[in-house]
Amino acid sequence: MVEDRKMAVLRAIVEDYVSTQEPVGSKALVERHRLGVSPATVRNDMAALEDEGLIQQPHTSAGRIPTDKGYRMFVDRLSQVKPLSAAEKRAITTLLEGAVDLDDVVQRSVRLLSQLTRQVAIVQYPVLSRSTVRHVELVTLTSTRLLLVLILSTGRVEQRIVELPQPINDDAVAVLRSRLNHAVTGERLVDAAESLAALPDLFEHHERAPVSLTVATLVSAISDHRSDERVVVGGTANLAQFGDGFETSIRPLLEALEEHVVLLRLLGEATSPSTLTVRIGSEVPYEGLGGASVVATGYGAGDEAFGTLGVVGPTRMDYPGTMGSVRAVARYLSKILDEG
Amino acid sequence: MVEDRKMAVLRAIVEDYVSTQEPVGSKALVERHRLGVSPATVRNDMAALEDEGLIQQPHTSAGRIPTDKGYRMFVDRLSQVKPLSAAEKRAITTLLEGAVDLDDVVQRSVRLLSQLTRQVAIVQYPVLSRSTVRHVELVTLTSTRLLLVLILSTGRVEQRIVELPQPINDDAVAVLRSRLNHAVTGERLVDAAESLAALPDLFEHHERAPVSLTVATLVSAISDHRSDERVVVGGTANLAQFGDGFETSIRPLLEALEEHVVLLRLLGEATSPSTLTVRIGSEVPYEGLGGASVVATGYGAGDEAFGTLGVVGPTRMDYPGTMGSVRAVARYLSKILDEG
DNA sequence: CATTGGCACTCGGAACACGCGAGTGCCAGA
DNA sequence: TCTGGCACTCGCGTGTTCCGAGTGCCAATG
Repeated sequence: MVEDRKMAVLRAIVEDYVSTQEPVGSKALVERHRLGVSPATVRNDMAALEDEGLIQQPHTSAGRIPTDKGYRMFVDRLSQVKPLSAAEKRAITTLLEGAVDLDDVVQRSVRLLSQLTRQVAIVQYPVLSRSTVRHVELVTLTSTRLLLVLILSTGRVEQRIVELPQPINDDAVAVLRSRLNHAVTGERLVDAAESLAALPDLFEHHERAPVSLTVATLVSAISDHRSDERVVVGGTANLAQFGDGFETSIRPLLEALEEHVVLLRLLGEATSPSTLTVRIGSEVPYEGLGGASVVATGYGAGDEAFGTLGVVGPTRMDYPGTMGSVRAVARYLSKILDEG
Repeated sequence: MVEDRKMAVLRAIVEDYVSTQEPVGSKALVERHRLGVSPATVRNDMAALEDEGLIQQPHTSAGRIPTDKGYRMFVDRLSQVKPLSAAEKRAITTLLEGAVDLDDVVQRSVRLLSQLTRQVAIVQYPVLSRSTVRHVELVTLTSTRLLLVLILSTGRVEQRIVELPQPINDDAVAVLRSRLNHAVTGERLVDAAESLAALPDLFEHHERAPVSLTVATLVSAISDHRSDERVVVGGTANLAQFGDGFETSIRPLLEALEEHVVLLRLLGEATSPSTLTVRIGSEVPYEGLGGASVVATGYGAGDEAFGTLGVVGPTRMDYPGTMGSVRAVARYLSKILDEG
């Protein structure tokens, strides 16, 4: 089939261009790949591919390079996710298992992902809407100041100072502490706020002021936490791949990488762990990132996402390999978090 | 005095070169600065300055640029720290006062510093050896598992799980909690470990196992915390200033910026808040950062440093302005932390 | 009708030459 | 000690040439 050969040519062009970073011509193509046809034939196919908008020439009398649409075709139909080597898998497990706490896990994941892909890696902190409250602690600092500490099942800790309008004694604090814990311990964050709503009613009228205040603070800590969408970036030195001018492509990228809001948008809305999102060039939902692609996926237990992670790299990236690495890191990270 | 004029010429060269980023010649110099002498005279002075190794020509028939030694002279003797404008001061206070917790304070400081200096900013998290223990909390999770929460005066919280060899009842936990707090509340971290050493002796022999275990965990949490030298980096987009090739200067910089150990070395050992360290070009204690300078200072209460912060930029930076910004941010940060 | 070899054509980029001008060093004179 | 003058030096931008990779088209072929 002639259609089949055309696709083989496209695949060859993508692979060659990705590895050499130079426009690829018909002659070089038949030499490096065993296509079994002559350069002239390949030229005809290339002309057809160009008509379809899958490849283009940077200028006349140069070889062809894939367009975004060409990469899209390649990713969708011409390639498959490349599994990692045994050595890489071993590296992942040993590295991730050495982590001591949540921060460390995230940190190591970023480093790992950037090293595996040789690209800029982005990992979102686990979003904790699914996690549960492990404990609430109240500490009397002074008679009108309480320290509220919220401890979550994922191991994160949130703390707030509560300034009271009037002094409170230790017994009252003890009662409040116990009722707070009774209300929310074991609850999922999403439900905890509800459970707290009725709590002030359990108290005498004159005691309600400090109670309401504390409850309000706790609720705000919980909701802050739910929307705490921190991300960590690593491997920025790999931006070197964007060989062209600094101002034109690297500066906006560095700027974007410091804007966590932008990064979250890049990673996409809580992707399910089972799907791998690839956005190529102009498909990336952020102007100023022309020439960049994003490969992202979710991680988490089962079908529910804790968060997302991925990499940003030039459109001319090794998609099969990158996709393999992203998927692998997401899986191992899910496993670690599930156990932890 | 002819020496005075030579120094004036050096100052003028540094200032011009910093603002234009181009080698500065004798003619341009007398035009832009009112030196009151002719270009020829300036040329003689320049020749002398070059003999002394303070300036150099990139190539014959080009203007002069300062050497590292020249910048050093400029910083030490020809310039003074530039105070911030009222608007900048206002920006600092409003921005920093909006912070909600420690993470946020550090985050905002980095952003602030990079915006003020238009350079890469680095802020070390407060090192807590100076800080004191505000409270220790013990929470019974199960009869053989305790959650230990350590709350510090700087607002950081450390937590550990303690697995006990045998069950413990709530009364015993209460006693332990109270004794732990009695021993360490208000203590500085450096001293807390000592104070804990004698604690198991207060208990009956058969109770000592859980006590020792808890104490050991607490001590490890404290010492972990003391060595927790996290740093945060911001404003990497300002690397654009290093105009020359990516591979030659920006890549090693980006790599260094991800190596927190290197950064800590760059910032220098816990500088006192009252001194401002400037390392210029080859003085920077890290190879591969040729062409970079570091301006750093400590922050903290009184003379005792909580940590350090600073910026990294090209040797051709505006030293007076940068020094002013670094010093100002350090002061405001100290104030915020002192109050909090 | 798909494939192939041949051939003229295009054009980007490396190599080279050239001239301008900024900047210097030196020297003699004030 | 400072200044004006003057010859000299290069770096850099511009213009020109030339080479070769790569193309498109066409006629020939199985």
